[in-house]
Amino acid sequence: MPHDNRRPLTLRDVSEASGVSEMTVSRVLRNRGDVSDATRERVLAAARELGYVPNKIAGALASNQVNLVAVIIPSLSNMVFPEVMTGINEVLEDTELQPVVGVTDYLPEKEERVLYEMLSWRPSGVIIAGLEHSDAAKAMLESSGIPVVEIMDTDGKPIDAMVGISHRRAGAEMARAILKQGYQRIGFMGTKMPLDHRARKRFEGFTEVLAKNGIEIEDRDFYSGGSALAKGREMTQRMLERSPELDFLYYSNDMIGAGGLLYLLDNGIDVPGQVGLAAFNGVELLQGLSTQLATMDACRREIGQMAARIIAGRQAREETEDHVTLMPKITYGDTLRRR
Amino acid sequence: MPHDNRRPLTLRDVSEASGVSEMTVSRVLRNRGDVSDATRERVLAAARELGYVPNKIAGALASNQVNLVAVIIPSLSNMVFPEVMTGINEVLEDTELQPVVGVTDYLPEKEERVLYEMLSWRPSGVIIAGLEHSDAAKAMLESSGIPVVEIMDTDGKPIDAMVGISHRRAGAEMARAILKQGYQRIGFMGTKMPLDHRARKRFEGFTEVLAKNGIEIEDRDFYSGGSALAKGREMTQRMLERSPELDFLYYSNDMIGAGGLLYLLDNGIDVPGQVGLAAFNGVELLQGLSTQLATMDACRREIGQMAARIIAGRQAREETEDHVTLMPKITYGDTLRRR
DNA sequence: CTGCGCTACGTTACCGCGAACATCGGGGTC
DNA sequence: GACCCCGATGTTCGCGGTAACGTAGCGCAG
Repeated sequence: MPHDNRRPLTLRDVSEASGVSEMTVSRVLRNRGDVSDATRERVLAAARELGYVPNKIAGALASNQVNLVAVIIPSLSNMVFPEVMTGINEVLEDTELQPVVGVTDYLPEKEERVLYEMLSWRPSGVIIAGLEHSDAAKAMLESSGIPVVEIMDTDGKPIDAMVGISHRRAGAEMARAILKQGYQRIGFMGTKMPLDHRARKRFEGFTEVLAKNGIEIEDRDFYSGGSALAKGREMTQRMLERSPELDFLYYSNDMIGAGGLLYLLDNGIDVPGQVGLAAFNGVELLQGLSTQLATMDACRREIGQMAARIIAGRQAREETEDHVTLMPKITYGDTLRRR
Repeated sequence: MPHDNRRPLTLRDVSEASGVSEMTVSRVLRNRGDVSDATRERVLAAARELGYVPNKIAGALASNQVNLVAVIIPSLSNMVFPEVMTGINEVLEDTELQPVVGVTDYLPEKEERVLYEMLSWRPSGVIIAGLEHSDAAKAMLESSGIPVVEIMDTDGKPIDAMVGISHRRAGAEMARAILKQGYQRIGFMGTKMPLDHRARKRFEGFTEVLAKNGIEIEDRDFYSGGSALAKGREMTQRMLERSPELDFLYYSNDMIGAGGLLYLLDNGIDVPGQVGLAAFNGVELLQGLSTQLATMDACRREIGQMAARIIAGRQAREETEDHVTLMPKITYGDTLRRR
């Protein structure tokens, strides 16, 4: 019977109930060391009977081992990080490790707080989005002695390991593809970027290539907050009213891009004849639209998987490649006219 | 200088560096008890200098207090739970408590595993989606002695506290609204439901009201996996080809509903004249569509907030209302014709 | 000067578990 | 039969903190 005294259950209770030492109970519950089948059964029965749940806090302290992996990401609300999480989960599923998520809202000071909090639980590894962190955060990570994988972005120097894509290159490639199709008068829409370094780098890569070809972005607009789809609509409408000469719109993410696309379709504007569109991310969600937006896959799930694999590998003292740059491919869809 | 010996830092290192006892360091770092400003400064300086991060494992063991709240949800990938998380975060932000997320993929056995894992860290509270759990899971929760808030659904008896809406009622209300508008030949599309109890309850509430009015669902279809938007498209197309007499389609969630809506619009079908549509959830994302889908808000953020408030309240030994049923409202949008 | 109370700090005893080592008993080897 | 070995189990100790309590030093009233 799940006893109900105020005193919490411990190994000792199970050991007394089953007539063996605490150590043996510990061994049974962790499947470690030699225990005869007979006693194993007795112990398991007693534990089940009592409703005993081991205390990992004590266990972690004694063994100096914590099966937690801290995952620190900016947001859960924009589809991209949940997909990274999925990748991480898939890999950690097969190990003893468990992910623990912390959210920073793109705020460096919050990242610092969350990181401090996480590190104080002495996790077996840290997976953290981005290469840009406050000095204090970097110092913590460096001196923690814990494996650290920085994900999403590889335009920079990691503290330890990194897995991601080059956003600069992603922006550049998209620019090349657009130019190759003959578009020349280009507008840009995206989030307010001071804190979204990856969006910024894409933008930089994008404009650099344009510049090399003697082209400048003719109009731009930035948003923050709200439903991205709706913002994409509004911004696109405003931009085209303001700059009707544009023949291409580049969006910093798929959701606002989709908003723009829907606006254009609703208003009978010829896509990609009159105006071409491209965005970034490759969110699966949009596959339900009748017109497929040109975009570029961010390899989110693979990134999660590889990062988790690196942590798991370190755990097992295996050598793993620890600077991985994935190569995203452009999906032309229906909004980036081919020659 | 952040020392780099292999030996990890402890309170002792900080105490030696600052010339006070470990206890005083502990007090400083936790802002507890009397410490003079002078020594506080010295200690903080030393801690910063060394890059010391407290070990919560040891702290938790000694104090029998863990500032973690376990949040157990079925999925991160469908917008609804991230929004619940947002609500939880907003409230816990102002407390010492920290959410830790576990994902069950709608699998009871995985829920059990995740719960066991979580409870073994002795969190200060558990927020868990749904009222349906395995017997073992219920037993664990009951005997844990930890505050438990079951969220999303209130059609049933909670273990401890609960916050949510009545999905049965939500389905029923939508059925009434649809009938009131004169629709009569109704099709239903949703996920395969054996494990999504809330979708099931909505469906039950829905069909019950129809039955009372002598109406039966004329066609139905279920999907699993894949992009919901795309599935909504495909299923809608198939269903209308199969059952062209239908004048209303009820979807178990907004994403497939939106897929259906887009299909109808693309094919020039008059919405809501020829076919009306309604779904469930009120996902903000869809506000960018040119035609607004009729839906019903699931009060996700409030649910998160209230659940977190209950846990925080228990922590502070306050009395809080602990059986809360929120009342979702129908948004008619443009797809549910008014009289 | 004594004694009281207060503040600022130190001491001690755990918290629940696991690593490392000790022990015990029985079967095989020669 | 002496010896060894090995699988199964127990003992000891300490992980890094914190609660609870103890105490030194000071100011101040009488």
